[in-house]
Amino acid sequence: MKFQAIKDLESHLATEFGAGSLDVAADLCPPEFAGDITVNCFVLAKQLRRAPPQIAAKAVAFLSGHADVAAAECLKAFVNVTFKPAALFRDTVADLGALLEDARFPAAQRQRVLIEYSAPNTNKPQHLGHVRNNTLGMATAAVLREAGHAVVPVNLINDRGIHICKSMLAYQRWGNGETPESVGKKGDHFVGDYYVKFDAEFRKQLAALRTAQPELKDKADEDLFLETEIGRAAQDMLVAWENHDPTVHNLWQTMNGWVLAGFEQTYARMGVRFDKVYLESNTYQLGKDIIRDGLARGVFQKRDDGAVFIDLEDKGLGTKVVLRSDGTSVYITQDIGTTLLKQNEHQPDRQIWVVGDEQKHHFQVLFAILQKLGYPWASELTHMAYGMVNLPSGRMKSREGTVVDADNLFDEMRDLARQETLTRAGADVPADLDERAQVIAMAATKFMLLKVNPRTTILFDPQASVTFEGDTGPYVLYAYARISSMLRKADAGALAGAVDWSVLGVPEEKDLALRCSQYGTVVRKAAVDLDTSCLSSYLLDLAKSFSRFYRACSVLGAPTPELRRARLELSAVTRTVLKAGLSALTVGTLESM
RNA sequence: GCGCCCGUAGCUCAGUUGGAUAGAGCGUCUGCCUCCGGAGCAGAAGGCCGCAGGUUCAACUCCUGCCGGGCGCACCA
Repeated sequence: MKFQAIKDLESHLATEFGAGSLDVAADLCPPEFAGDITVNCFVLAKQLRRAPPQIAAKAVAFLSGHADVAAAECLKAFVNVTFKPAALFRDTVADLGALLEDARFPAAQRQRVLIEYSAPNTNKPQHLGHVRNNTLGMATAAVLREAGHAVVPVNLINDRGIHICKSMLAYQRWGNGETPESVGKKGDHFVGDYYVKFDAEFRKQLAALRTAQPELKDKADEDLFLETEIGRAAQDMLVAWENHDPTVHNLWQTMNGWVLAGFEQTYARMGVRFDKVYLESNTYQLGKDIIRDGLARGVFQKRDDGAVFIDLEDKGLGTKVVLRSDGTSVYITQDIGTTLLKQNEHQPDRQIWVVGDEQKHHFQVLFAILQKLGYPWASELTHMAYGMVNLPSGRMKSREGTVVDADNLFDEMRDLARQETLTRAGADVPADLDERAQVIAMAATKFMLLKVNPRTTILFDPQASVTFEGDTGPYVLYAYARISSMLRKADAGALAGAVDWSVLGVPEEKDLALRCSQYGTVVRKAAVDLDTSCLSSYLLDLAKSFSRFYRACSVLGAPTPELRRARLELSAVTRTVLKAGLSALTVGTLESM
């Protein structure tokens, strides 16, 4: 939101210095200086090609005479502006519709954005790493939507391959016909147990093999996979699957069904939803025809052994095989195909993949290939890379059982939230206790992941991380619930009639209004940077501003009806902004907590 | 070997088109409930911003080198 006085300053300076259009940024004034906002003339100096003090002098002179300005003073090349209260509130919170609309890009800049995230394997349950992906993906999608884009969230489920066959084979051998229902276990966990069983047996056979043949000692585990009986059997099963063996396909359908039903529950809890879910079993053959076409056009080359590759030396990416010598497709071939499929089905202006940063190189290669193939949209593809989640003990490893399971984490957070709620509730236990606990738990979990920059490697300390105080989701929820509580207590007509903003003006009121007015700028920045952390920090700051205001200014007990009216309105605007911002992070709110 | 990312308070993290005296939370210490919800508020202590150069009126931010950590560089996905 831009202040009228700043808009006027823009045109004044543009005229004075003979510049074209000018963009004057007004930042919040740091607390140690007197002023509401500050204009940095160093930045303007570059736009206007004039000395900063010269610009500052002109700006101070102009602003001092402006009807909205109470005081303007210059320190170094910073012009600190204090507004008359009526103007400050008029240009910040008086027009709630404009405030919210400010988050949206102008119509001409709005795009259709396809975003793929989650992309789980159907051989084991999801852990904290997946939770970070899901959370980032859904929040990024929601932020883009809040910024005015049309968003198509999609999932690509990796439901075939050797890792799927591992759990299938283990189930075939040791399953005894049990089902998730018969043992009362969530489907993805049920299947995951067999994946672990397979691995245990493989390790056993591997050890036996190395004992029997000491010369294999230095070979990597992967290289000996087919040397073990169980590894061989899994590979045979994969071949059988690819040959549409009915028994294998039946088992595969059944077990994938169990896993996907389990994922559904986890997704539902997080609020994850997709417009379209792709299955790799349907897409893994895609891309081959594109390769053949590209081969004919000279984009790709064929080696003596029959393998097809592309030379990306000019982009510093080496060479990449895109079809094996036996003619089958590799991972990147599928990605070429699915990218084209998504492009054709949804016609997005832009595609985004939310995938861990260990695959950065893969996406550089993928995008380079698509560019060489000449697709005009190939320049509008983005890999939104994020860092991993580590534990104090190091990396999470499924094999070593050091993963933080998603469902368990959610359960623990919910139980803690319930306990906290009960402690605070005292005698009267809320009827919707479980629902509250669930919302608080998800707010805490998501905020924990969203408040840090996506590229950062997160350290998750189970002991320290499970908290609802300080910079947390529940803190923001608490501010929201307090405002809701006030609004409930106010009588029905409390928010009716015109607001006289000129009665406000203490620092806490001004700070809160100024903070609210930054909502749009922050959302647009988050959308441009594909970084939700600035929005998370903003909401924490906004909640903090409200808490200070709430402490310093009595709302319902304000000395005059006009003051009470204005403070209630300011609180209501804050509540709406909190709600909008939390919703843009896919975090739910509570009216009471 | 080459490439990318990271190194900021005891801990976890902000600070990214270079701008005022580098911030927040946790933890530690001190205050605040005759007052709208204490999941709160106010305050204190705590920093050679990995190290060394360079560019600039101005560097946590840009450039070079070094040290330390992570991740990549498959006819795996």
